[in-house]
Amino acid sequence: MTEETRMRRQPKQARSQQRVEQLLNAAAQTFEEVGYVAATTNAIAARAGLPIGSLYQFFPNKESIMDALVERYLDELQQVVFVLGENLPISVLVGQIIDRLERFHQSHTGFRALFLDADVEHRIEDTLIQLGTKIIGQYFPALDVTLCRQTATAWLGITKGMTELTKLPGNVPEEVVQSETKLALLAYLRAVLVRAGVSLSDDLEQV
Amino acid sequence: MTEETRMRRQPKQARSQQRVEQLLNAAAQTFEEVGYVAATTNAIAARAGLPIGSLYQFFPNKESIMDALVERYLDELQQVVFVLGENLPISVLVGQIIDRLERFHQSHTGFRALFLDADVEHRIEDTLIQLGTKIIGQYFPALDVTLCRQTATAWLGITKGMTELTKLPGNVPEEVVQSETKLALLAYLRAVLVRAGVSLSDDLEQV
Amino acid sequence: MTEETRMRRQPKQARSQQRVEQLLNAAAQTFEEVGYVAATTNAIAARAGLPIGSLYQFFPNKESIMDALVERYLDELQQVVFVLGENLPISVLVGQIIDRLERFHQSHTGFRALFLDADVEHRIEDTLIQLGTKIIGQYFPALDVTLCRQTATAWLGITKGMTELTKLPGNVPEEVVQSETKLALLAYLRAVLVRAGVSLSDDLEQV
Amino acid sequence: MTEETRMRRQPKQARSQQRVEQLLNAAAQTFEEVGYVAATTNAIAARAGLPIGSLYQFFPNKESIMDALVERYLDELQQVVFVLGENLPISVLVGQIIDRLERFHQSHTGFRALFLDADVEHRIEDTLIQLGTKIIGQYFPALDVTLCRQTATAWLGITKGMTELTKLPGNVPEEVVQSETKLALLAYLRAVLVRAGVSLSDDLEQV
DNA sequence: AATGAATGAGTCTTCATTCAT
DNA sequence: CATGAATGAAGACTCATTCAT
Repeated sequence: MTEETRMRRQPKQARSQQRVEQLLNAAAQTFEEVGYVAATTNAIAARAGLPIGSLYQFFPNKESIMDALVERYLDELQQVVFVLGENLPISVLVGQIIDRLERFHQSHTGFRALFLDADVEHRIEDTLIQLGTKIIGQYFPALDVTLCRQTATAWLGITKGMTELTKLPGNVPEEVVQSETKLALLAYLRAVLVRAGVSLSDDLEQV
Repeated sequence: MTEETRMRRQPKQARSQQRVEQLLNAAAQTFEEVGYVAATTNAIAARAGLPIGSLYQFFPNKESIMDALVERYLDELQQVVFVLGENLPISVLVGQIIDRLERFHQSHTGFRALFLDADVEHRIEDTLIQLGTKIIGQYFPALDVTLCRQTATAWLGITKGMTELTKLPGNVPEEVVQSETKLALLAYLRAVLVRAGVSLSDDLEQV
Repeated sequence: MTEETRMRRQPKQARSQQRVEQLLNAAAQTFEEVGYVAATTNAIAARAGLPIGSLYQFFPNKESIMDALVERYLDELQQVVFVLGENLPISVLVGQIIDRLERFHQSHTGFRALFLDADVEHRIEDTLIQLGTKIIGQYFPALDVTLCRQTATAWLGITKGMTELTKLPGNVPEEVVQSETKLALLAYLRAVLVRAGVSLSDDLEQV
Repeated sequence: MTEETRMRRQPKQARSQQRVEQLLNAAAQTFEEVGYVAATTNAIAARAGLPIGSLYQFFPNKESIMDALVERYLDELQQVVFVLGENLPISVLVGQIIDRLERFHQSHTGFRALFLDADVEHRIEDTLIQLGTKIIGQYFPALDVTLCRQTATAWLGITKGMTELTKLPGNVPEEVVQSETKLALLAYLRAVLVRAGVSLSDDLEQV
């Protein structure tokens, strides 16, 4: 399965790489529009302007397309979202991450779909929980790891839930979702600290 | 004759209703187990112990089954979740609603699946947003309607996001999800009030 | 697999039974013409004049079609080939069986294909080996069971090998194959008996 | 110039021959493992360590690979199996041929697959029938050619049928198959001679 | 109204063969 | 000649929906 689910050929030539790119983009758009389950490999290939055979030249099956997409997203997330400023107040840091995440959504069609579709892919979630755990642990060493992790998990839940609001018909504007996500995350963190009897940093005091 | 007709039809209608009930239950279980997309109408009919033809007697297509299910859930939600105690502190009220929602999940197989699958149905969400808007408006008349609605929408997002955590592999225990949901909702509300310059009620002060 | 490989529905209604019959006949012809592996379910359905969906209404997969066919052949073999006359000289008995087998081939299109395609189906072979073992054991109680079974197995090999000659381009006439098969079977049996030091019956003496 | 051309081409031809050899070996192994139908040209090329394009440089299509393989087998059969000792008793000769055939199977992967798969190739069979016809004709000049040929054909049938027994699940040991094949061939020959009223050689008398 | 057999477009995937480089 | 990426017809199988009975 590990072998089978990976890509079939590492595209070395320029044209191949471009084709894989086309396919992944087409897949991203398709997943975004109809979700992973309803997306058909034929539709993806067609959208990429490639014959179905070409798709299977690079990907052994439907699942591997999603895996490759996730892989790519995860790589870029590392570079874009995870590079944290030093000595920032936690409120600023959280704000930064949410902003970057939002920009990531906008520049990476299909990421949202995979991020939100929990049935299908947990690697993104795992990665984000790890990031959150690390941050909370660093800022509040008084909290034990389990609690950090729990809080980070809740953060993920909140973030996903808020992000999903975008899909609502009378949809909430992007910026509002963004600002409210930040607020919710910080407010929740504050409450966790209060409950744990940990003293608040100045910026959290004001939330 | 009118009497007779009614008499004769009555049992039929009764049977019809029972069949619809069986179908909806079967659908709920099936959706819960495999999700809406993977659920087949044949499987639903079989589970209901009815011929597939009967299913299409009552429902024009697969989607309409889900619609009817949502309808039913919505009705029952009204009776179970929306009957609010009077003069309760907001923190207690929110706690009550989350508890009831959780019990509703447990007693209504398939509700969670529909509640979480946003692609598929927004009526549940709309209803819950309305409920939240009403509550927030009542407790904090100083907030204008738009803000109430926005806050309620965020509440929905948070609640869904937290509920979804249940699906994670190293899954968080039910009770933790529940208590953290309450905490997150109240903490967020508190922050919204602070930002709006509205004075906090005593119970929110302590969150 | 036991469940999955069997037929999907036991056809009770006349039309259904007829359809299954059509399908099995079409399958038999197709197997005969191109062999089991190269036979496609679409071709079978088309030949039966039925949509592919109907085929899968009765058979869960390609393999199950062959199984059903084998089942049917085995049933009829029992009735046609296995009803042995009593107190016949062994040479007459063997002759009878080969004659009947040949008639069976002619009246049951597709049987030959399944009988010969060893990769695919061993139940027919097993059954015939059992028959042979029983016969040899009855006629020559001096031979131990293992040897009876070995001899019967060789009989099967000889019979199949001879039957396969039919497929040769400059093909040997049916009757010649038949008579030579009988001769080969009896000659081999005779040799086995001689080797085992068992005295020959009169008819074998003359082979 | 002629010299130069030859010099320059020579290595190429050598390489070509080597490649064809690799391909045929790979094909033989593949046919042995999965059979002709399931063997894919890509798999054969891969196993030969050659690009698929090269395969089609030498062979116009899949079938032609098998043809070439048969050709090669036939050549080697001539050298290995067909070199008959002189003045050997027929029983010894037949024994020798069967032994050699068996060794040929073992040393030539893939031969058995092609030999047994009658749908696919009749040239091997033709050749063996010719050999048998010749032998029988030499040893028993009293038999007319048609009968010799018929007998040889039956020999082929018997041999193939016995060889196929190897595939049976509760499979008969190689040596037993071999010895029983010899016995069956001689016993059948004996019976044919008896039927034709030809006097038996001493060794056949004892079969 | 009730049934459930019938339909066939659509799904994922494979593989012989070609052809641009 | 050599390469191996590209092609797309074809295969097994599914399932929402219809319709004859």
